[in-house]
Amino acid sequence: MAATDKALAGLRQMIASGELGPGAKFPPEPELCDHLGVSRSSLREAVRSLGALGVIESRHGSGTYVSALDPAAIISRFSLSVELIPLEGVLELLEVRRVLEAHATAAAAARQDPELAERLATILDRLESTTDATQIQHLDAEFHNAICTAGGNSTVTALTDVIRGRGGHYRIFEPGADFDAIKRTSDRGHREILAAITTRDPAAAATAASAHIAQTELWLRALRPVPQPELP
Amino acid sequence: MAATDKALAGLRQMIASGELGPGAKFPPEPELCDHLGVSRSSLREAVRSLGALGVIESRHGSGTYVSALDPAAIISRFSLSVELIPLEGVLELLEVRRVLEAHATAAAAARQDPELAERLATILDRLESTTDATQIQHLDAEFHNAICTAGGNSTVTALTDVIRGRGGHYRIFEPGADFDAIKRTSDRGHREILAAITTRDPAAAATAASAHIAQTELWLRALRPVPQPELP
DNA sequence: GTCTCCGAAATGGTCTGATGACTTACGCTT
DNA sequence: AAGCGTAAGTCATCAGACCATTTCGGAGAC
Repeated sequence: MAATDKALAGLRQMIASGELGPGAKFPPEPELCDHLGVSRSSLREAVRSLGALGVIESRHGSGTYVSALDPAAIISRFSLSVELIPLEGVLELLEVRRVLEAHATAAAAARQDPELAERLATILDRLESTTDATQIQHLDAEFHNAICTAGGNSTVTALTDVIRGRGGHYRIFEPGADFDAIKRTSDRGHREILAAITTRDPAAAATAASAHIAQTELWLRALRPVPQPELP
Repeated sequence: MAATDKALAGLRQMIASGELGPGAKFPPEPELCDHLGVSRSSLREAVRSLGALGVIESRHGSGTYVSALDPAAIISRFSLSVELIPLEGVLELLEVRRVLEAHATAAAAARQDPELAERLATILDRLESTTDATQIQHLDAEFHNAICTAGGNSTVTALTDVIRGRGGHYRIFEPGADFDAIKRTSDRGHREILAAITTRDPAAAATAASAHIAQTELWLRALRPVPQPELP
């Protein structure tokens, strides 16, 4: 087995076996090199690999530690790779977001939390009164994130955040011919979601969220039209 | 900015800017070092980071390449980290799997594919006739994977595969007191899913899949009971 | 006695140079 | 024209040195 792979397997084994739990500190690098039988370069490359995946963290001058191994934190590391995925792939990811966010929105609606509806209304007020693309993107993220957080599953929130962050790069809301129509449709969608949450109607909430994101998918598809199949 | 971070940002920028598309080859390491202004060690650590995330691939003796940037391939890289997540986190992940797989199962049921039902039936016949834990796990994965694949979204398939792989480590199906009851319940759940697909009933398929995975969640919770809150 | 500050030790971060291993492609032989 | 061997290109690994940051204990001031 290659040196770096050997180091990688060894480090993972130390965690998987329970020898080192979340937050635990690894031995110093020279000691690990000796233990794993690889050079420091190879060990460090293995450490970087697991670091990129959110499994371990190196702190300069302090040591190397096992991360909290929290699913949400690990998923948020995805953004480094997801942000590089081409449009075709983003459309598949948006289907994931649509399904998950419909679920989370329904869960949020099922909760008895009057404060949530208030906060969401405040966000929408600000969102509807701006035409700045960056501001729109930021407030839209805040709105959906607040709902997912209320849904109660931080993993779902992390996943939808990552996917939304990727979609945001396409900047649907650039001033252009369709800007007004798109903005109006988007605002209406948000209000429908809020209404379902306010009336505590999970089914309506799921439908509204699903439709809202499906609309986003349509806009993104329009940015790069797929070749139409030839009809016989 | 730290050297490795500088290299990481530079490499990502080369892809994000479109300078290098999927499958493209990077310049040789010495050239990249010069271009990015870092030493070879730092560059290689950055390359390893992006390699762990499935964004680039180094081939010994050949060169370093941008990966296909396929969402499914990138997500499957996460098994390296997901497999280390503790049980509490796995339960949150299983909720994601439940929602996504219910969706995919409904989509599979909506398709007109008689061959699918046949293949699934064959898998279940084999699954029901074995009591070997490894065999059960393998056939169960094959069954669910076939359904998700038929669902048509490879990203959903990749995600559910990763999560299922993690849950499989807990080996619910070890021979024990409850083995027979658990096995019977599981087999029945699979048959209900297959029936919904055979009769092309998406709603029933989603319900059956959701219930089947919810059952798995209950079994996993039983493995490590959560502390009950004290009642006043 | 307590607090502050400084410095030494511990530890990860970076660079350099050399060598090994694998892949690829070219040119030679048959 | 096909097969083969060699050489060039490229990544993989190792070793050693030095830098940057954190941490902690001890010396000194109050």
